[in-house]
Amino acid sequence: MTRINPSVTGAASPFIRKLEAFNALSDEDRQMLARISAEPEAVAPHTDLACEGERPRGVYLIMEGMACRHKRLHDGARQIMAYLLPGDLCDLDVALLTRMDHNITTLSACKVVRLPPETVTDVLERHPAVARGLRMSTLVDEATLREWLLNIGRRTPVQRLSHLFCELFERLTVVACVDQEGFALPLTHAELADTTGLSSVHVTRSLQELRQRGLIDLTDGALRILDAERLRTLAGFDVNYLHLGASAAA
Amino acid sequence: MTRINPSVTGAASPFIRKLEAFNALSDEDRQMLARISAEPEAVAPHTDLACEGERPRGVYLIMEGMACRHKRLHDGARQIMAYLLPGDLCDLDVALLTRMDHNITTLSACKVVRLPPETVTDVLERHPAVARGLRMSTLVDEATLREWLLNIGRRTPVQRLSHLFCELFERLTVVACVDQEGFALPLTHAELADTTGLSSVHVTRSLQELRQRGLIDLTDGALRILDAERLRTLAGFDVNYLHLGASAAA
DNA sequence: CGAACTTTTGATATCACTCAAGGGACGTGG
DNA sequence: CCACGTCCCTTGAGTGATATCAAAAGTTCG
Repeated sequence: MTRINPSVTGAASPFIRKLEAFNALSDEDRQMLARISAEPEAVAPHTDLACEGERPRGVYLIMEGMACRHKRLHDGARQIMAYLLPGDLCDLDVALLTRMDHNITTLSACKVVRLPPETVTDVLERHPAVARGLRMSTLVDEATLREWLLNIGRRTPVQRLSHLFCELFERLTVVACVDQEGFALPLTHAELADTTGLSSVHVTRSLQELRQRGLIDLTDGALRILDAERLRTLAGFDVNYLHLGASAAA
Repeated sequence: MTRINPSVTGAASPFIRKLEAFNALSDEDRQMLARISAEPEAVAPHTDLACEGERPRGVYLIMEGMACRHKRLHDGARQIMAYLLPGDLCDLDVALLTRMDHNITTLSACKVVRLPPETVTDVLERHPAVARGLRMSTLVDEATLREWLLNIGRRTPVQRLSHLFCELFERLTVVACVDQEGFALPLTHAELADTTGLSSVHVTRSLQELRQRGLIDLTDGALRILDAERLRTLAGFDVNYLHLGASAAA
């Protein structure tokens, strides 16, 4: 489940992998990125990294585990609005805002780096290739949010879950967090429900349907996709919105 | 709050008004903005400005009317993912991408400026106050998308419409498109349905309920909010996510 | 071993969709 | 000026999907 990290700066960190999916980096870029993400902090599951109403405390870089953005209604209902996976940087320009408008919370145990705003500014100014990757990454975050809106607004429950799984598979593959066993999915049905706009009971039933159709195997917090092609068709999944390897370099 | 701009260029354009809601601008900034948006092009209703799959053709600035981002499923179902209102700039960094992942289409007759990517780069480099406003504006677009996800995922149909109306009221107020008559809402029930994840029949019924409760008056394409306080309470509307006048200047 | 949490299953209720038909507004062409 | 078509809104009826409620079984952890 938890990936073994073979060497200090040897295997590329998820952050570097992700940026390289968008844009070629120089050795110097990679070294700089390895340096700023060298000492991640361990964070327990279900810990808030940032809370609605607070002033943002910096920019978070997820190195391991899974976190989410979410927001609550007064009656306690919750909506998860993004998953933050290894290699994801949250809120590049967040320092411009005075108060968070949503929460960021770990879902599983995580390793996280908090970058001070000055570091971010510095990277943006001095490392154009990295800056470009970070900007693209932000565009993809927005495209993902739009796809989630389509998912919840116009797809059936089974399709919503299927689509989510297709997306996670693609995103986790980029950062080398998928193997023959599939990938870690440390989420309860209630969390999947808060992601897809369903009730947790209905998530249970929809997952059963996906299992019965032979599309997925979800056991012990690991998801294996058994028939990717059929799952994609069912979900109406088109990978384009993730813009992988789609740098617009002339 | 809204500054009356008596200057030579006449009433401030919505674009300038919007940026000034985030950040003070110099006279020179304003002149530059007035210059680049001086000759908007008239676009008929229901015209595509950009289509999924195409290479982006530049950055659009809405000067008048209403447009939207949307995406379709294979079965024809549609989800509208954002409204573009006067003063809105779409896709600041879009030149980084090779293909659009959604469509941009006018809803009403519009006046639009298409800015070439070079102009945008130039503005970002030479006008820091404007650049800052544009970056904040992008953050707010993302926050709005998150709020829409919460809206569709966890609110009732009546709340979804109420929340949408509260949001439009705030955003249109910033750009001085609201008066005692309320504001123009040139949308069919089908379009409201595609926005809120409902069927058009159910939009009709939900609007009836809002009318019967004395909260809104929607006639002839104009929406007047009759009891803003009760509408906000019903919707669970918290304006914070729009980050108006919330520049983080130290 | 017990407590808390999660998943599963069944039963029921309700909300929102679909289908269908009628009426109004608008525009066009005879 | 009227006839007609089209589009949109409205309303009614019926159905189906998904929520809710409730309880049992499984899991994890101290």
